[in-house]
Amino acid sequence: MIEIGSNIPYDFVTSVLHNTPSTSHQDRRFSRTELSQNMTKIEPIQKEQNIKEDTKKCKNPPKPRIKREKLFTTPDKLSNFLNHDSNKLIHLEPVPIFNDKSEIKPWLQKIFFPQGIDLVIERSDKSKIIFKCKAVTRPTNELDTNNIENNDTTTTENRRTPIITTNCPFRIRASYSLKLKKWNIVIVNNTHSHQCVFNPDSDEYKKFKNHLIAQNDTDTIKEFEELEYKTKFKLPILPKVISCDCGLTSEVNWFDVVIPEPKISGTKKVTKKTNINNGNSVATTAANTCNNSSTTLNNMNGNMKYDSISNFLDLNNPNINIINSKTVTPPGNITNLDEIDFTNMFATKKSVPQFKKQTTTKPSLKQQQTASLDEFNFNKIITTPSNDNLLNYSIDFNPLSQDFTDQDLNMILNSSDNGIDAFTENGPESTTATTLDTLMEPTDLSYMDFVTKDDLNLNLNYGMDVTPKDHQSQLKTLPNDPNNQFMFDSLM
Amino acid sequence: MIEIGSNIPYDFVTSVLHNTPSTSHQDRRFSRTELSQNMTKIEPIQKEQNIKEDTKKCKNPPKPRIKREKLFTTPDKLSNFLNHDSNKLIHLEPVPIFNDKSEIKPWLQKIFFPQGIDLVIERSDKSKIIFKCKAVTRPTNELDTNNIENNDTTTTENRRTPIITTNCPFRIRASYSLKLKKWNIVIVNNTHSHQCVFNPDSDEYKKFKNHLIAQNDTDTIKEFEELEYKTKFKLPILPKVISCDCGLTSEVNWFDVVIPEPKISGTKKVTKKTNINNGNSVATTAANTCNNSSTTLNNMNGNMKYDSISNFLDLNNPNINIINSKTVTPPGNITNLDEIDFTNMFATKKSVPQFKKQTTTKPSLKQQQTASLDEFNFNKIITTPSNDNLLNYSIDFNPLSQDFTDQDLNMILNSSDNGIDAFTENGPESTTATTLDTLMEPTDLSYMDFVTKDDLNLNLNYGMDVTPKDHQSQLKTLPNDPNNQFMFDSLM
DNA sequence: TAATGGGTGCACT
DNA sequence: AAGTGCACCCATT
Ligand SMILES: [Zn+2]
Ligand SMILES: [Zn+2]
Repeated sequence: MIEIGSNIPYDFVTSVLHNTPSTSHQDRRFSRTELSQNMTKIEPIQKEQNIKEDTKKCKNPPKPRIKREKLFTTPDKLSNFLNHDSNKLIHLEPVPIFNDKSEIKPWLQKIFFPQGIDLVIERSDKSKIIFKCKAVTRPTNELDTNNIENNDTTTTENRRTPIITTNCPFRIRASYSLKLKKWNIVIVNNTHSHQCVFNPDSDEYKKFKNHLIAQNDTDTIKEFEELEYKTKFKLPILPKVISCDCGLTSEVNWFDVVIPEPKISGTKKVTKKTNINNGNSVATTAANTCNNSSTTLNNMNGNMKYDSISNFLDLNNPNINIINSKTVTPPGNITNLDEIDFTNMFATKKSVPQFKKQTTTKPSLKQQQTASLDEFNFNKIITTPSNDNLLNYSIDFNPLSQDFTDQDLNMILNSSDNGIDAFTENGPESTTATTLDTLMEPTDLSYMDFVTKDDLNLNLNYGMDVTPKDHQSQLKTLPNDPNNQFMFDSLM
Repeated sequence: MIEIGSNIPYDFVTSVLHNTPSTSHQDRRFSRTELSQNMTKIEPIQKEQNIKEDTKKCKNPPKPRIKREKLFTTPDKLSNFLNHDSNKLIHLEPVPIFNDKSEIKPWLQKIFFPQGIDLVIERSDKSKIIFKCKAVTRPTNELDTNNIENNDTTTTENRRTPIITTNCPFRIRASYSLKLKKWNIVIVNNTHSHQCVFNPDSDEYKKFKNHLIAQNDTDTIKEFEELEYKTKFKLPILPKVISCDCGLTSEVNWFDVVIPEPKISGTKKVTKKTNINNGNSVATTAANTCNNSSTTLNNMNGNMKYDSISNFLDLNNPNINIINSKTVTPPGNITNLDEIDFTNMFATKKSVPQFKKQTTTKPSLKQQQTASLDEFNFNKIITTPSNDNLLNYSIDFNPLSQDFTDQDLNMILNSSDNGIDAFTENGPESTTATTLDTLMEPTDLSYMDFVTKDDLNLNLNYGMDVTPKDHQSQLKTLPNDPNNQFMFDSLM
């Protein structure tokens, strides 16, 4: 196993953008043919988001004039749309075989507790679980001073205890695909309306620890004990490296890394060159552009302030794959994120080079079927949502022009379908269990100035793909395709 | 068993206002002394409602200027207050011994399904169940016409299916009193934001029927089969007479009948003479007055329209006890409710005469303990909430002056504590299982014009009390006490 | 304390 | 980001 020594500051987002369903981690007990399992289907992100938008239901009867759809078309309301509806579909891959629905939540908790994200189930189903951040109720003791008029009876009872309910838009959707016989896990909206602080005292975490004890998962227990210790004494939290050791992954291909600029201000001009849209839309509007999962625009008006920065993004680590890294000024030892120049760090799938991460012997089909979560070792996948408190701010995107066309993104998509090939060292018979070695500095919020951090919007997306071996020969990289890049033109 | 042949039109309210906790139906397994069981405690309704108002919590942080309490003091907001917060605490008595919490819902469903009220549990606890009306989600297919601008992609998907959620204020609270070892069942807010239509196709009703089948409750099954049949063919629904045959009720005293005027318009002046308030309030404001559970003011601006009226209020039936019936023009065969004059039909507890309903042999204590719900026969208690769609209308109560004082109602309350005696034929040794024989025309809405019915606000409250036999000697009636009446002075 | 109120996790539908 | 029925909670008094 490859240990990654580099560090990434807290607020980066390492996202696994994954459009290609992989059967490598699937429970194949019910699959009929190996052929169907290996069918790789590219589902455009744009289409998926359109569905989400169109199936959104109003809880109350629609207000006659305040139509959500209007926000999509008027540029002056784009900022609101981005704040509230800038969805990113971040597919998590690889995912272990879950023999039971109840195994998913602990698996996600292993990943998200160190990120300071306390997950609860919002809704679940036989084939679906929607996770969200645990609601935080904060009772306040505010005296109702406006009620003194002639209700002497209730002066002592005028104290109200309003409860502040955190209504965070962050969601993780785990859905079981009957077709693919696998659980797909997708981060739906990688934004939070609150700070993400690891709280060892939360009930969910206690239940999680009890689960670990019940599962005899001593490794994970030790990891979290270390996390608790460091949190308690405000020690710098070493990056947790979560990987997939289930041995069932035939291969993992990184194909999408989106690194937003940390210093893009509201006056920066962002020129989007590509757009993922599967042809339904004739005229691509700015609003439509915002629906793209891989084109989340992040506004970074704030200045990030660290009291102490000791974690760094190591671009030299081969396990961290940053698209167009040649255009990135290697930050080396980053002591102030304001100094990082992320210009032109956007990239899309087909420019993602692939690295062989890890090679294991592919188990037999029977072994795959019986492989359970117990054999799965979490220490490579870390997904750190950022955009903390994004919803608390009105980001003005008016000066940004977004000119991506559907054709552009379709081209990218089509090329990524069979255009990624390089860097895979595996022959057709040797299967690889390639994991995403994403290094992330877990939340150590005690070192950070939240007020300013809230304005920061670092978004570091590492793309990863799991491609069945049958399709390996079709893959190639087009790292320098000009249509392949997002361009950031500063207006300042 | 006395069958009641009279009929009461649909929209009347028969409420069992019951302030005196009775131990007659309690599970006495854990009671220590018989003395404590017979302790009758009068709890003022006003006090209870004040508590409810003061402990109301805001789900969101309080809006700085829009304070709920302000509505209590400004007369121009009184109508809103009445629409949303005119609570009535209607205690249901007698109540059988519930050996399990799960027995309560079917018991209530037997009562409320024929009223067209589909109950579900809003929240439950070891010692509490809050029932509410089942939310009705009505999907509508409205085309979003404001979104055609440049989103040709989604024109076909712009159809929104908003869901109209019935947010009915009606609540029933069942709470287990550890002290009394009994379940108390209270209708908290006897108003509905919707029509109450018996729906034999509802899921809750299907579950209820399955429960009846599982319980081998053939009598109730037959009753509801008849109800279904009559509903299906729009036949006039004969009144369901629900009684308590558990044999555990020592006695039932009717003590409160409130018959609102069906034709009181918004310009009618309602002069309230009494007020229930236990002395906390120094100055009784109009807002405070509205908190009285027994002083629900009903505004009847609409004209009730029946296509066919075949059910009648039979005031000659001895089982229907209407306070101050002498002031009521006996409607006889009512063919148009507009012709009923309900003026001065309000009454309070101490003017309620008592009738012996039914006499059974009091079982031994051991028998009481083992008496279960299976031995309980429901066919006498019917509680029909009305005020349908009250919340949909803004009722202007500004022209109404409400001058009831706390002293007035306290006098009523105190007198009712030991002032009801007459009409009980049972000696101290002969215990009676007296049930409320309330006759109610179940909802047959196909005969009614809903649009106009919504404006109607019939409120027919039958008061009932369960008094332990030890207290019988203290009871007497004061039917002609002038302080005992609500006065309605028409301004028209 | 017991009584009473409400928040919210989450699976059923 | 299904809505909601329901129960496990907690808060206040
Ligand atoms: Zn969150
Ligand atoms: Zn209702």
